[in-house]
Amino acid sequence: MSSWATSSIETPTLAVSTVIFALRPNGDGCLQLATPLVRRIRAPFEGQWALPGGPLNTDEDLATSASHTLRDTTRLEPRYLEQLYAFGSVDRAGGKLAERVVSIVYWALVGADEADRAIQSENVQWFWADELPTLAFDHNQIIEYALGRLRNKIEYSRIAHVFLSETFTLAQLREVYEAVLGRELDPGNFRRMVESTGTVEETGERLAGTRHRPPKLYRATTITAGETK
Amino acid sequence: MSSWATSSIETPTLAVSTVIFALRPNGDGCLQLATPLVRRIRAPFEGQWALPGGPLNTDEDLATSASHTLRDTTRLEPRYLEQLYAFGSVDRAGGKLAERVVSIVYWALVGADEADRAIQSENVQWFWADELPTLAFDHNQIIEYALGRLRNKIEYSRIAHVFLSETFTLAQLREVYEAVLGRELDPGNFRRMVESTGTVEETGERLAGTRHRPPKLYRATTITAGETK
DNA sequence: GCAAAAGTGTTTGATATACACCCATGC
DNA sequence: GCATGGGTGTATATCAAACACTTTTGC
Repeated sequence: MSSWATSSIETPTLAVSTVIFALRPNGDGCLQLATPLVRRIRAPFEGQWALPGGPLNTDEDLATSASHTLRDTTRLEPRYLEQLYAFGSVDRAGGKLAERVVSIVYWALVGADEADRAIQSENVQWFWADELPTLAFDHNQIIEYALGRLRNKIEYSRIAHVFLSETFTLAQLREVYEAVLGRELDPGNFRRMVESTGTVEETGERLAGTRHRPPKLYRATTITAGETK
Repeated sequence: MSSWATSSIETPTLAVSTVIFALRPNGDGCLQLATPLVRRIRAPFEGQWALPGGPLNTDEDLATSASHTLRDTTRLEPRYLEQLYAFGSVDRAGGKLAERVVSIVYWALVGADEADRAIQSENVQWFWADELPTLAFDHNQIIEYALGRLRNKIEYSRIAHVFLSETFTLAQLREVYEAVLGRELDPGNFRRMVESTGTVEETGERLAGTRHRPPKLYRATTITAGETK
């Protein structure tokens, strides 16, 4: 029988970490997926980069904790936040001597425009998501897993626009898809795909100042109940 | 800054629960999804039915704990086991006085043939997954969520055959799909679908004893690396 | 022969892709 | 005018669903 016993003694420590993604312009002027990491200031893995996170407070919901982590690390608000997975192997904390930690990991998206406002410091820096150094704990695998989830989810949900500001052109939206998926998309087919899903609507305005035909501006349609996923 | 501090005091209790699914013949002779629940023998929710589970031992991996829960509850081995979600709302344990519990929930599938061997008792019973009473905590929502995951996953993965014994006919496999999805499938199209995915292979034998043309027996093909999902 | 399910073939419609082409603006 | 991306149209391939039809067994 399951015992379900005797108060909270001897249960592993519970932490919440967050994989944060933003799109930032790289050297070529293209957008590229970036993620902020923090440098560990204590053992184990002292000095190495790791996911932002911390222990779960007793009075905080899981998502709230992830959200606070995000704000504490980057001063940004998440535009999208979703639970990724709970990682809890006995040996993931490194040495056998180390305390057992179970991490519930969230992943978050922040706007490209806001990401510039994010703080950077000696101990907080942005890395390109596909060019990471060796990180503390199992954090390399966790970010890989989060990347997979993002790439999968962008194909069937309406999360892409959270990288953009309130109004955007279809070319900008396409650039987001291309940066996340890592391949080029046909502009014509992309337009049809987006229009058929009904996730965007025209604002009636156009973007001026380009050196070609001015593109229409769109906004995301408001989500109809039960369609967060 | 994230503090990541000071040992394991004041972190919520961590529990692992498991949603167990099996297919069992109902009154009409059709297969139907069933799940075993345990009766709570202490407050909160004393006397109500709940998911099997228990606190996480310090020396146990998460999936191992789920597996042990399953064996302790039903004496069955899981044919399939996957993490579902971590539930951790501050108020999910009922009263404000209750201790904070974060549950990492797994879902598991067991074979239809084995499910009969599962124990039942005063405090452990099987319920039809779509006719549950009001359960303890947020366990009704959790099972709903697990059902959605199962129904979604059966469409794009090869988990269906775990409900069956080693060899099976395509009609039996189709019956599994129909029971899980809750709708009838075209036998011809189903055959083509299964054959095109390459998840089954012929054994060369046929099932005798039916009162019609004897159907071929199949077995599941062995999984090629990296395709658990 | 007849019933019943196994198994095959064909048609149709929806959807994704490739790609040709026209449109509207800045220069 | 011309370059450049915005935006539209169209042909093709792929795949899922519907359904007619043939096959093989028990009775």
